[in-house]
Amino acid sequence: MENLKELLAKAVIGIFQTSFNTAITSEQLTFNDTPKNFTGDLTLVIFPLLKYTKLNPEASGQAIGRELEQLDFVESYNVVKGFLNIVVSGKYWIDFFLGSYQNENYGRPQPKPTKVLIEYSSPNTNKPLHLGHVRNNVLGYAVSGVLKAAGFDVNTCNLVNDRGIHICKSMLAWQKAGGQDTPESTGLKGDKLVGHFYVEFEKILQEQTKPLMEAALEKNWEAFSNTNITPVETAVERYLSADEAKKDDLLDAVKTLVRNATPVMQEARTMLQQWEAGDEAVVSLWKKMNGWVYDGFAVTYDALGVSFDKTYYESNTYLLGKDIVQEGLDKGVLFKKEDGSVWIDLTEDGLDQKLLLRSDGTSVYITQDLGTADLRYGDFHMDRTIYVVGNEQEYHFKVLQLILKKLGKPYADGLYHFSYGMVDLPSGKMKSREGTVVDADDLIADMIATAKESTEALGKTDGFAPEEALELYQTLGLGALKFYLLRVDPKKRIMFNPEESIDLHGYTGPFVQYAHARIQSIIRRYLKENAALNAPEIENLEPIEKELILKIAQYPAVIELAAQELNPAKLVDYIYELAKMYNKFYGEVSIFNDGEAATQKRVALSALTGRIIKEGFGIVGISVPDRM
RNA sequence: GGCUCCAUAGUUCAAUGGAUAGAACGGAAGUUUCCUAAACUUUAAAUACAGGUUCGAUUCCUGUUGGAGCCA
Repeated sequence: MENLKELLAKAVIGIFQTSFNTAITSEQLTFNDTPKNFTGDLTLVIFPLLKYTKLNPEASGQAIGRELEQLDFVESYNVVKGFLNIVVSGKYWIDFFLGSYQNENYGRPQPKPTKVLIEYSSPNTNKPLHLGHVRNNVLGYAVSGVLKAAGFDVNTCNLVNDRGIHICKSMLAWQKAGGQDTPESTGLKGDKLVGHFYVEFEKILQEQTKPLMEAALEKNWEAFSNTNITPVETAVERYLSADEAKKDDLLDAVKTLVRNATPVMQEARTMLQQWEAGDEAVVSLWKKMNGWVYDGFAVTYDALGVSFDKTYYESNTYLLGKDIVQEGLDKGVLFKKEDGSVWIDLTEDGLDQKLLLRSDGTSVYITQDLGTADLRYGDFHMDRTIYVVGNEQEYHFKVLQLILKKLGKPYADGLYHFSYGMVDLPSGKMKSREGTVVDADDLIADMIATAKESTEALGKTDGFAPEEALELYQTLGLGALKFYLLRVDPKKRIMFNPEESIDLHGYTGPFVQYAHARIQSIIRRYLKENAALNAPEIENLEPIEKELILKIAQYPAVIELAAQELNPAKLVDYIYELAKMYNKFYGEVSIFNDGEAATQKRVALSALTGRIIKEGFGIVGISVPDRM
């Protein structure tokens, strides 16, 4: 069935043709949902059309309304200022409902030919996942779900940062601690164990930095006998001679150099070189420790319910991109400086010059990303690539896309940085050094524990089998967490208040889950006395029933909108509103005590609402229970 | 220093340039012989400041103030 707005738009275009002798397009028509305190189902905004009607707003609205009223699905109209409120006939809504109820694909648009690749998650293997990753994963999953629901051909991938100096730090600290600890021997989850040694490395580094720092500030260069002291010396001189205002920054610069001069950092760098040279012992330790991390990540991913069609590893991709740099040099897009380093000049685009290859021929981060982009295009031939990455990397992606464009890559225009905001805590930003990071596993466990506590306090699971109860607590805990993260516009930074996130009342996942459980309860009761849910015969609609149908009717447009704006919050918010409307309906009418016809109608309304809640939440990765 | 983003009830979030700025939590007052009260109903409470564009601005433009991020 054609949707109502299209139907009305067609009619209004016809009216302008015949009454005003003007050709207008549907883009010029603005239809809004009529606000509560006015009479109507849909509102046409008249103001933009005044130049064609050559009448005042009131008269224009009346003129269009009079014609619309002739249509069989329009019951009446009223004009308030420049707004034409249209009341659609009850019969239209009854037919609409029956059609949707019997259409198993209600809300699922036609497949679209566009191929989309979404990269998300992309963790480092030296640290366990934290709240920031949780937002990334939940958003990545939800965005891919929304695009799939809108009919796109979607694949997902993960790019694991499994190499580099940071991994060597964990490996080194593990060796220094005796090289015996394993997840089994310590009872720690693999990623936690490796993360622990990363922290241990930092401790050693700090211990070694402190005396060296003092030596540097006293210009005692003997302590730096085994390194090149010139940079440190320069930095110290600049620090000592600077004005007060700049001292802090310059001291940080000194500290960075001193940290790099410590023996333990030198060891880590040596280890990285050995890894790059394929040293057997180093590579095998690297494989072992990364294996632990992957086992640990798998547990967290599983709890979050996310998965990927393909996983890429930086250890396989970090050397890529150099060919592309050569290609760029040949095409004259890139240039070489005297020291042999390769650059791109982006000053025309309002940016500066960016380094792509160092003078020693090694890559920088963006070089790898160029290579990876090429690799993926070969694998997927996608029209669009969506990178789900935090907004602190906006500059990076701007540069990446510009370079690919200048290189004439066919996929450059399809790159999109899905840039989401940081997660703040009431205490401020999460900082690993200050220990204010919220661990993903702890967070999930807390949510489930709180769900359990509240549920048991209400006695809701009294008759449940233990495993059924456990499943419910997980459904509720994760539902609350995901809803909390998804209800906000992804572009905005989010304030994660632990107490609020765990709330099960109001604008939350469990609120919606509760509505779904009530619906299932209704259906269970109905099926005790009836063989199946049949299409009802509907004579008339109560106002609240019509309101619910109006809400249901918005579903397909919401899916399209959420996909178009890449904003799962639009869908999540809609499903909440639908559940809220259902609760109101549930409170206002009696489903089983108003006669057979009313029961059939209201059970059918409940069932369709339930289907949409389940499907809509499923799209963004939130499951709903049948009982709670 | 340069660039980018943000500012809405006490708090956390909404609002394709459209009507009397919506929710939720928290506050106040109610609803249970009947389908699940994790619910429902009523109520008080907000567009940082100053200009401009427009029939109409929370939304667009300029400046101010305050906050965040990136680049060196």
